[in-house]
Amino acid sequence: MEYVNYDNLKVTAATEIQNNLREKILIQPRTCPVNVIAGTDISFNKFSTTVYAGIILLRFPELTPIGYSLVKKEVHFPYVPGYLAFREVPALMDAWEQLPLKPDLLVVDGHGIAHPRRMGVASHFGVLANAPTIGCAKKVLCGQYEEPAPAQGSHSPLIFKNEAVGAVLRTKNAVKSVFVSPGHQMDVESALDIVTQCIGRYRIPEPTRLAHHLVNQFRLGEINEGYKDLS
DNA sequence: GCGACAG
DNA sequence: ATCTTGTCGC
Repeated sequence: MEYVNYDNLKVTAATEIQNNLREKILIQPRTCPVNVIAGTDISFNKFSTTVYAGIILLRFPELTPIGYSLVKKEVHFPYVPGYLAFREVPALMDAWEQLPLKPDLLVVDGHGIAHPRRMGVASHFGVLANAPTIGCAKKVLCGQYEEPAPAQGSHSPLIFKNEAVGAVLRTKNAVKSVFVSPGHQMDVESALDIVTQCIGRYRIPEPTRLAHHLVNQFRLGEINEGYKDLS
């Protein structure tokens, strides 16, 4: 597929890209060891076309930060449910290319295959970066599920069109669940296992939570663009 | 037509 | 997503 800039795409063209990229998604048990895991997120000011993207690297399973990559970019593709990748992936790819070392796996904010066309932002990024990814979202996009039991660690399958596309996970006692789904080079069971191991003290698993904090600091001018080594 | 709708 | 105010609980 030839290079296309997402900024001037119409939704119908974006759908076509998703339908093409979908064939490249690999759903399989994760086999490679995970020593370094990453969290990704985007921050922006309402009504602004500037997005602040970040990828934070954490040692696994300790979850201690070892570095981060920050990039600022202009985006013009609007937010349309089901097309989040067209706003986030370009900036994330820049942040990815800036990393001096690549993580073994990334936890992306948003869904993976738990998507109307099985091409959520985590799958989209995973295919383009050719890296294992997991989608971790705070809200459902599509599919049916039973609410997991109130106890931390409880989970239930997320079903879409008669297929288990992800899992609903209770990360802490009596808090709202999060939605986990494979992005690329991953399956539901592996994704659930990894995210469960990423639970720290808060509702949002550490990779995503720290990435969110990072890009927010970046947007507010508290830290600068570029790669920073923390090890 | 109606309801749902990641960030 | 971001912004804001208020409340609950350790």
